[in-house]
Amino acid sequence: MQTFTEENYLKTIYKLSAEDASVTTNQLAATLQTKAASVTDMLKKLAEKKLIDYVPYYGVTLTEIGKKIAVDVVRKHRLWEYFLVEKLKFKWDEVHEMAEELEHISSVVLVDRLDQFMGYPAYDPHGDPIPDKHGRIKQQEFKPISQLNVAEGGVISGVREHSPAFLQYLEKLNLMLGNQVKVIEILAYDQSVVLTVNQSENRISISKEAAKNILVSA
Amino acid sequence: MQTFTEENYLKTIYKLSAEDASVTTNQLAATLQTKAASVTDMLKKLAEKKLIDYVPYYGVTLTEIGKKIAVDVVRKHRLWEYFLVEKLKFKWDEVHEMAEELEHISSVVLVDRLDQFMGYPAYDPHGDPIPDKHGRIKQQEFKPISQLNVAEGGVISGVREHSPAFLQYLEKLNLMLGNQVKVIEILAYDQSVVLTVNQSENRISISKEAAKNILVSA
DNA sequence: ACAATTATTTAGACTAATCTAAATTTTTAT
DNA sequence: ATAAAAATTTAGATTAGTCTAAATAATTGT
Repeated sequence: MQTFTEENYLKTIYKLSAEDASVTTNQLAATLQTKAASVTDMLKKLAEKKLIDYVPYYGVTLTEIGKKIAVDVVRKHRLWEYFLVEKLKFKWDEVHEMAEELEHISSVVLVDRLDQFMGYPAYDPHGDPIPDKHGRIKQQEFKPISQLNVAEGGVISGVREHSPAFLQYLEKLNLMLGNQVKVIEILAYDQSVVLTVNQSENRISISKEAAKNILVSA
Repeated sequence: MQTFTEENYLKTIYKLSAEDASVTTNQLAATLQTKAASVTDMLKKLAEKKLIDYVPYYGVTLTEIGKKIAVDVVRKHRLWEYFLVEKLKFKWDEVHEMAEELEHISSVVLVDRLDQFMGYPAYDPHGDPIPDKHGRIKQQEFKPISQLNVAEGGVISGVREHSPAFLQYLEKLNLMLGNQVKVIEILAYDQSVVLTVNQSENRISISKEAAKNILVSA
């Protein structure tokens, strides 16, 4: 059994591993809002428990056991988010903090029963895939709007940024999951993207940054 | 904001206060499965925070603020138990441990939304009243089977003991909430009670101890 | 009433997680 | 190649919650 804190470290290492194979102390400190010295201490402890492979000054990767625990926390987080939005009718920008607590509830049978109750959803309210009880994850083939060319489009299927501010911004522009977008123009000087939503007449313009953080499927 | 541990102390003081006005160090140590010395330390801390009134060597009572927090934890515990049984279809003897964790999820709006989702239930799966969002509790007028005379009866409405073993025992005897019982005989030598359930022919016999722990309403 | 027992508190220590400041290692730039 | 900068680790301290052992207070039994 791991503590709340250990689970948060494992989850964060897991998420950062998607970007770089090996995760560094400073990356973890920044993400976990703590100090590098604290991270070093925890990494030693997790390595001691064989949950990570840790090479001082180089970086850290998850062991199979560590990865299992991390995926499990992610599964719980996303299932609870789905519950909060679909059953309790919270908005997609309201659920992250609550799920950060709920993801540490330990009972395995509880989360499996919750999964069943909701009909085994495959994606959470932000389009992230929900691992099944064996840790298997449906591989997404989404790409950011920033990679579309003019006249190309797709269905909004996920986001890469989960801050309430960003999610509220998307809601205001009607850039919600399931909506169809089409690129009308990419402005040369700042790569900002002009697009339409659901065949509407309205053209909306989003920054290159925003375009990178909205994922579409073909 | 209180820690998990502080909340458990407050909740336990609250529950023990129902039996004795003032709660002692050893009572708390026994209930919380810890040592008297640890309890003393925590009581000093809670008194410092004005959540309890603590008189060394005498005992402890909750302040208004402390009581508010305790009732809130109890509310969350009972609502989550109701959720686990009514929505996720757990049995009444399976939910206590899970609710012990869920009761510490901090979001107030989450628990209120959960309450709404379930239609504002008044009692949890063990017949205990669920405080409303203002902390108001429906006063029960239940009495234990041990206080019934021969030929008297009532509807099973609650239990005073929540261990899985006791709950499973009740289930096996069909002594479930809502069922009608009637006292046929009280054996003189050990006060054990013979009764019928739902007008059935079957007579079942329960110990005086068990009879004390099953609550009926008229 | 007072000795013995029981309950409670105090003293001092431990673990987990964190911090600051200093030391060390690695990387980068010339 | 090596000095400066950046990243990381080590050392030592802090807080929350817990413990054991010792000291003190309250209660009980004769």
